[in-house]
Parts: sequence; structure tokens; C-alpha cells
Amino acid sequence: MARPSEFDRDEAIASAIRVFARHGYEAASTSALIEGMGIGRQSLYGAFGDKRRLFLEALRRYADGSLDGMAAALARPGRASEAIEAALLAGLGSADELESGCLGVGSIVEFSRSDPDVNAVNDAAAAQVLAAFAARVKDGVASGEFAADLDAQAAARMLLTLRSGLKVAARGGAGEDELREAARLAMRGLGRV
Amino acid sequence: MARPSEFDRDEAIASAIRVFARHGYEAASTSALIEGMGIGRQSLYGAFGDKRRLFLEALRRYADGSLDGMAAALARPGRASEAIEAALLAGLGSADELESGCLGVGSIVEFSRSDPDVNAVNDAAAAQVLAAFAARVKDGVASGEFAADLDAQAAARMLLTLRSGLKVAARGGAGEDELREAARLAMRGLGRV
DNA sequence: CAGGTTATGGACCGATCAGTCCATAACAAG
DNA sequence: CTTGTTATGGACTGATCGGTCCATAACCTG
Repeated sequence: MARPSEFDRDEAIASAIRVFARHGYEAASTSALIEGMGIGRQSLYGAFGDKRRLFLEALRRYADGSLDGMAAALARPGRASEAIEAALLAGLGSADELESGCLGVGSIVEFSRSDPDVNAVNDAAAAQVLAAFAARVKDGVASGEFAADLDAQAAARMLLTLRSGLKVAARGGAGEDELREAARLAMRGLGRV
Repeated sequence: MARPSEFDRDEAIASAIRVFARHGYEAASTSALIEGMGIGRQSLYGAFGDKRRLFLEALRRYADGSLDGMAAALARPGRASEAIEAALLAGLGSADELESGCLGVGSIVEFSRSDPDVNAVNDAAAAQVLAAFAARVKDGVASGEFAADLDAQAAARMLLTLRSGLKVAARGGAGEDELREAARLAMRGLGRV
């Protein structure tokens, strides 16, 4: 019926995620987005509306991908502590983080609570991560790996907070070994040492 | 010998810290800085050079103040765990964090390792915070409060990472109770539960 | 091949960006 | 009070910002 797009929408958004995560929302110029996404100016506005809507779509997609990675790590069999450690470190190969950073943490730091649409995405993502953490923590409690009186919700909140800190540390140049060591040390708080 | 300044340099920088912490470096326009600092455009450039140098001076000053607050908390007598908890939460009354955010975490998220001058300030600040944490951790080990085989340097790195996460959580709207609970849970990893 | 529809690229828009220029104001030293 | 020096405010700069307009290209349907 009409001329088809010359670019792949998913790839374009993946590229937009990289640009936004590297520079932040405000500092990511539309020209940088166009260049990074490999599409024309009019195509960006035609396909995504405007910079803000593109950002929200990128943020949603990033949150989905990040959640998938963590869920996969948490689903691994074996000790709960190992699964949780893997989830804490998922996607934190520090080279990537230096290049691009975490769009979720970046958006929280940049927007705080000022943008309702950003809040909605981040709140929904946080709720899912918390639920996934809490479930695996409960496993660990049931198996006797963690302390019997452990509050799974509180533990999940601590783990999410810890993960934010690990992302900041990775963005600041910390190596994978340091990150793992910090994660392990904090996780010792979950259980019978 | 000449006309004196009409503004107080310290107050002006304190205001600049607020503007930079709220918006980030790139998104803080010179007009916003001028308005927030309550000085004229020419005064800003005359007294501080340019936006970048003003930012570096603000970042240095913020790091100094933040370090002072943590050192004061760590110096309190009594149990090491209480002093460390106070240091972790120092300056994190979440209302402030929602308004302004942490300039240190903000600069790491925005610049990663791309700016040598920013790196220098943040690296120096991190080294001091790590040393202060490690010293108090050693106290706790010596007094039997923490596990005897605890690596104080590793513990300090974990605590710094945790603090970054707490700042992100506060910026994202977490209440003081949640922050304290997360801090306590992670700190349980330091000791004999 | 023809007609309808959408995608594309480049020129273009007013607004705002960081930073400069300059005339004037306000002070200290003589 | 005069003179030298610095601080101040407002006008101004070229560059870049996010976003729009429009002519043209490329495709699908008939």
C-alpha cells in the first residue's frame, strides 16, 4: 500500500538506548540520535513522534531487557545465593557500563520523580525486579540457605538498592571482581554467616 | 583598590551545587545558574571562569562537604555498626535528594570516566571515604563486633557501593525507613549475625 | 504501467545554548 | 575630589537545540 521503512524499528530503538544511556536524556541531541540510529531526521519524527516519546519507548524496552536478564539469572538451579549473585551482576560487564551506562539508573538520577511517565516505567520495572528477588529469597529461606526470620520483601529491596550501587560503581570504573566481592559481602547479610 | 564583589562566593557556589545537582551538568543552563546563584552573567564568568570550571569547583566543594558529614557520623562513639549506619544515611533525608540529588553520583552517571578532571575529584573523594569506612570497620573487628576474618578494605568498598545505591534509591523516592532497613540488612554481612 | 500512500532527505524555523563586548557603576588609594 | 581598578548588567555573538515543511523517492495495489 505504501513505501516500507528502510530501517528495522527494533534495531533503531536498540541504538537509541545506547545514545540515551551514554549521554542522558537532555544531553542526547536529536542529531546524535539520528546519527547513532542510522536513520534520517524525518524518519525519527515519523516513526517515534518526538525525542521524549522515543526516550520513553527506549526506557520501556531497556527495562524489559534488563528484567529478562535478571529473571534468567534468578531462574538458574542450585543455590539461591548464587542465582541472586548472578542476577545482581547481570549485564554489568563493566566495559559496557563505561560505554553506555544503565538507562534505568540514569533516568532516576536525571529525572528523580519529576516525570510521571518515567516514574510509571521505573516503578513497574522495580516492582517486577522486587517480586523476582523476593521469590528467590523465599526459596533460599525455605531451603535453609538464608536466615529463617528473613523478611523477603525487605531483602528484595536491599538487593535492588545494592544493584543500583553496583551499576554506579561499574559506571565509575570498578572492575568485575570488585563488584562481585561487594555483592557477596552484602549478601552475607541474608543468612546465617 | 577596586570595587568589591556584591555576592558571597561561598553562597554562590552552594547555590550552583544545588542547580547542578538538580539538573546535571549538561542540562544546567548558564541562565539557570545565574538565576539560582542570584548573580549577573558577567559576574559568573568573571568570578568562576566558565561553566565547566564552576562545575569542577562545585563538585570539589560538594565532595568536601559530603566527606565532612560522613566523617562526623563515623566519629561518633559507641558501636561501629551504628556509626557506619549513620554515615551511610548521612545527608540522605530523602526530601533533599528528591530536590537536588547527589552531585557525586550524578557526575559519575553523567560522565562515567570520560573527564579526567571529574575523575580526579571523584577518585580522591572515594579514596577518603574508603579510608574512613575501613578504619571504623577495623574498630568493629577489633571490638569483636564484626567477623574476625573480615577484610576491612573489601568491606569499605561494599559500603561505598551500598551508599551509592542508597542515594539512587533516595533520588527515586524511597523513604528514610526503607533506606535504613536496606542499610542494616546489607551491614549484617559484616558480622557474626 | 498508473495511482495512491508512505518514507526519506535537506532546507528551514524560532528558541536557546555558552560565552563575549562594552558602557557604566562602585569602590580604594592618593 | 580625582584617578585607577574591578564589578555589574544588558545587548549581542555564532552555534546548536528540538521540531517542521516540502519536494521527491520508493513501494503496494489495482
